[in-house]
Amino acid sequence: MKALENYRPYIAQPKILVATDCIVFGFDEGILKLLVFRRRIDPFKGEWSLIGSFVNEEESVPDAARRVLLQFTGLDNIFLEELKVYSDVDRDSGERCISIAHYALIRINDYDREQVELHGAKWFALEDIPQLVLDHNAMIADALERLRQKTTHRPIGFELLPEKFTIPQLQSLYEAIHQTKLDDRNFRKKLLSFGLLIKLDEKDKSTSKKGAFLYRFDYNKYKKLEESGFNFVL
Amino acid sequence: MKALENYRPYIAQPKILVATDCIVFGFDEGILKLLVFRRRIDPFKGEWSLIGSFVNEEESVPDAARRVLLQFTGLDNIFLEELKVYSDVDRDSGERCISIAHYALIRINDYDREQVELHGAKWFALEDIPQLVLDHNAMIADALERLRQKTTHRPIGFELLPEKFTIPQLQSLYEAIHQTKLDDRNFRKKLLSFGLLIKLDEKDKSTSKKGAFLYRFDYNKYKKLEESGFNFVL
DNA sequence: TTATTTCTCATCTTTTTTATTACAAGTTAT
DNA sequence: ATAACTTGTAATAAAAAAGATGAGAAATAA
Repeated sequence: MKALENYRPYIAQPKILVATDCIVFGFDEGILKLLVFRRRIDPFKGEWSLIGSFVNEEESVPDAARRVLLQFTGLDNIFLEELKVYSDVDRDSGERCISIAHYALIRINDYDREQVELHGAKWFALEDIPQLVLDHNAMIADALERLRQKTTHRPIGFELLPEKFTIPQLQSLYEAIHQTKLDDRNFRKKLLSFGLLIKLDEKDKSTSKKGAFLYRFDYNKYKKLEESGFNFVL
Repeated sequence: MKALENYRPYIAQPKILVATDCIVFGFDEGILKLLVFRRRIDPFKGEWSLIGSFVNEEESVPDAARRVLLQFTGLDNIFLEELKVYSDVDRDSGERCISIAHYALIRINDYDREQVELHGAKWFALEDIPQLVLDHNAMIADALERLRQKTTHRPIGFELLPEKFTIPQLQSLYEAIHQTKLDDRNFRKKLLSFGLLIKLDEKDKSTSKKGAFLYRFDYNKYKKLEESGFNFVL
């Protein structure tokens, strides 16, 4: 019998190219934005595309997605979640290839501008997204639906805001994601009622003369509440 | 330049074994069950495993999952949804291989018994699931969580019941999935209030002397409601 | 007749959601 | 100073949804 490390029981099985593409959301001045870049390889070299990469032999799929995000934005440790597998046989005209799409939420002021430019990447407002290669526009549509669904019952919106944010900022984020207008008094009441926002002593004066108090989201408290069955809703 | 169909721009990229594993839920007499089988290939030949297969070059991933389900149960056209990608580099001790897990909901009286036995498959109550190969027990845990989550805001529970079912059956299904006791009067009131159950003239007398009226779920009506923003809740 | 499950009906309470009125606080621009 | 604007607090009213409970009728097997 062969040594264990050389034993390959699946030798006759079909291998496939595996890629990951990342839908990167950012929130800037009331507008939801997405990061796309000019593709560097054929086919479709030079066309707009989601950022992505093939998955290497020695990394897991989420590791590959994190690698891509680090490469393109210089950011580490950001919200990243698997979205969906795209695997139609003819989805890539280069060669049969499946893609495991992920969506990421980043604080748009944190990314490394040089890194982004270096890779030919650019932010587009959601409504201005150009035609992208392959099935990437469909991926964005799915990601947006997921973001809307997810933000209504999980507190992930904070991942799109600076660590310190104001209540009006938070409200405008929800309004941008869900395309609605919300009542400011009721929104404030509801959000504060969870007891998950920590009020700071500082104010943000960028949007008003009076200035609005800054808050932090209490991740620790949320984690405890979540374990005991708490549900964040809207 | 080569002919287009031979042109392979990704020639130097790493290819990976891609599999799919299916968590198959069934509901039988008040108990949630799962279909597992004795693995036929090394490593771990003969041990309990989820049903699954490698993904072929000429099929999409969901097609592969549907093929597996048809093979093992003789069933076509059943509820099947992508769960999660399992891709740890060393998750399979045979060779590097990623698996795209799916979960399926079947009407447990519909499956083909011969087909199931032929493949060495067997139903286990949720609490009696044995130790499975690789990360399959983790997949089940994730699938169960997803099922609980999903059934609270999408009407997918019906996929586990016969097409004609009674309200008490439906209630016992929800009780089994969520491990709770529900009040029969309130449960009935709530479910009927959606207006999505079509009452039939037949009764099911298997569980009581009086017999309980059979209902069908109105998929068409639900689809319309869903499009106009309706949310099925609990 | 008795026991059991199914089914209806009517409350009642509590909680949640939504809408609205009123107004004060802080600051800048005029 | 005051007008204008955003932020923030309070109170409340109305409406809708959720949850708990009591009472009892219908069907039928044993």
